[in-house]
Amino acid sequence: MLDAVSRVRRFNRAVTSEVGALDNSFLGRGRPLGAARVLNAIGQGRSDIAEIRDYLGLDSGLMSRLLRSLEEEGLIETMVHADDARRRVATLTRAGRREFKAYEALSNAQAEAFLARHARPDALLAAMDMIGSALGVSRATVQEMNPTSTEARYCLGEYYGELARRFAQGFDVARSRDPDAADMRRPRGAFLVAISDGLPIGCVGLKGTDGDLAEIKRLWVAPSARGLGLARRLMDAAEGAARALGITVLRLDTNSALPEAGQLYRTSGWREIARFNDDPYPDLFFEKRL
Amino acid sequence: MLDAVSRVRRFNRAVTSEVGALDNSFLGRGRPLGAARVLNAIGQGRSDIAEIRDYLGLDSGLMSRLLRSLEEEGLIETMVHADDARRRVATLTRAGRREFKAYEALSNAQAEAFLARHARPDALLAAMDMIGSALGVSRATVQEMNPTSTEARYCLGEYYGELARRFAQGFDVARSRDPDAADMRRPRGAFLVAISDGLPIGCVGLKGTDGDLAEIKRLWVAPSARGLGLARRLMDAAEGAARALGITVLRLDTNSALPEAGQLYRTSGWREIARFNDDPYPDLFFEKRL
DNA sequence: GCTATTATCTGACTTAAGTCAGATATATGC
DNA sequence: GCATATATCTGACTTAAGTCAGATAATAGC
Repeated sequence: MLDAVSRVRRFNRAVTSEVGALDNSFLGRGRPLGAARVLNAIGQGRSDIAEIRDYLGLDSGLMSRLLRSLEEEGLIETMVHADDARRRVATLTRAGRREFKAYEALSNAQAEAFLARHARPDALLAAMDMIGSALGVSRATVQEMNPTSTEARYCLGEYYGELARRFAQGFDVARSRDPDAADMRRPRGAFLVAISDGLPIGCVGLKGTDGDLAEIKRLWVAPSARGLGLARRLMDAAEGAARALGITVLRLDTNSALPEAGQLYRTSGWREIARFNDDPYPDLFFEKRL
Repeated sequence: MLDAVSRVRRFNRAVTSEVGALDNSFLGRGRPLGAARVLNAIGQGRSDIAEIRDYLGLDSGLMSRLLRSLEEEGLIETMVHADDARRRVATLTRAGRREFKAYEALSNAQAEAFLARHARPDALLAAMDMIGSALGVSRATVQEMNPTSTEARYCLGEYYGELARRFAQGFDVARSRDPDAADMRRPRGAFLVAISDGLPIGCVGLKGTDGDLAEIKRLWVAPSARGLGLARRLMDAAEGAARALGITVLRLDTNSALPEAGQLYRTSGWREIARFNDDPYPDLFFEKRL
């Protein structure tokens, strides 16, 4: 009753009875679940029929009929794939986009009602993030994004907030050598964000120079996603991006108040070097040759 | 993308894709979901057909057919209700109990596999408890239990552990006036445990004396369930039990290192009184006349 | 005792979901 | 060019789930 297995099963019971109600956004618009799921998959940007079929785990016959019913409703259009005439791609019509938005609104309303129903939404959300990350890191994608995008700015804001909490003397971005966004964009550099089920949960910046040297900056992983190997994945992705840009030497600075970071660098081929800048915050400096 | 609603929706996506796999313990034994759910409801101790029908939200015709199919399989027996000959009650046969256990084993195995699949099981479990409580407190039941039961001992263990962490000088049960279990059992007293989806999440003891005076002891609420009004529900239940036992005066001692407890007592009709024992841990004393 | 209500059961439906065996057209490897 | 593989579609099924209108028997209110 009190062991880990019972606790998981209790979570299941609690969640299925609520999430059942939470996740019935596919209902309520007079359309069978299957058709609604296909419509939403297309609305989320999936267009390749075979990919949707695979994603939703549908039989090809069933899929075909669901597509016909959505076409008859005037919500989607299908056409042959540009590269392979056996395949088909589907897109939403204007009416389809309207219907997809209605489903989105329904989902949002249900999520809002759920939060309103429960006390302590902050603590609840933190726990939900934690679980979302634990279940989602394996599905998380690391993608290159503009350092000025909403997602990137969200990550950076969280990163600065955390430094302010962890450094004894606080942290003020203005006093640090804040990299120019242009240096973390192609062709000079890159900015990578880890996205799990739509939520940014980590980032890393590659700040290029004029030469074949670049600096790793702003490595951050959301508290809810720590210990799951995401930092290493981000660093690997950053190295890959550096190689693609023809960079041969990587450098980074960090602080001994962030021991988990130092540990990561030491175990992934970085070696400590002498101070190479006069930024007041870092006290540890690393280099890696690619 | 980063607001509360998105976070809830992300949780949903993460959980439904995993819990879908987590919660398919009703499958895999060659029996349709409906029949498996009815069998499990009976296995969990529900016997009244109308109650099961209500619990599972089934049509009476459908329910009737599901019962017939389980009877034909030899897993259940039905008979008329002792008090009302229109109603029927169902019980598992020997084969039914075996089949129910097989479902339980499947559920346990899936929960175990789930934990094994994920890093940081401790943090994950803590978050799951938190969500389980947030979703489950409203469904939690407060029931009288033997203070030596597994559930009660679990609560008390957690309670002592917490005192040890929160008191500057630590906490040693042996030095405190540990109530005799017999004083917290009928007819002298009572011990109440709050159970949410099978997990004990709070407790309170009513320690009786020979007279019409009793003491409230061991009020504890699991960290994952705090801030949801459970302590007040436990106290109300304890008062109810005291009244039922003919008790007219309640007392309790607490410590100013537990400010949330003092706050609760002050706002629910208790008044501070002078020290009434020489226990080394408490420094605040309250009384309430019923 | 009579009427209305309730719990269960049965038969006759509908709908959604899914399976399976081809048919058709296209792509790939040699 | 030809055999093989692949993507989609169609028709003919099955199964599960659920709905609805009575039938039957028992209970409750008066």
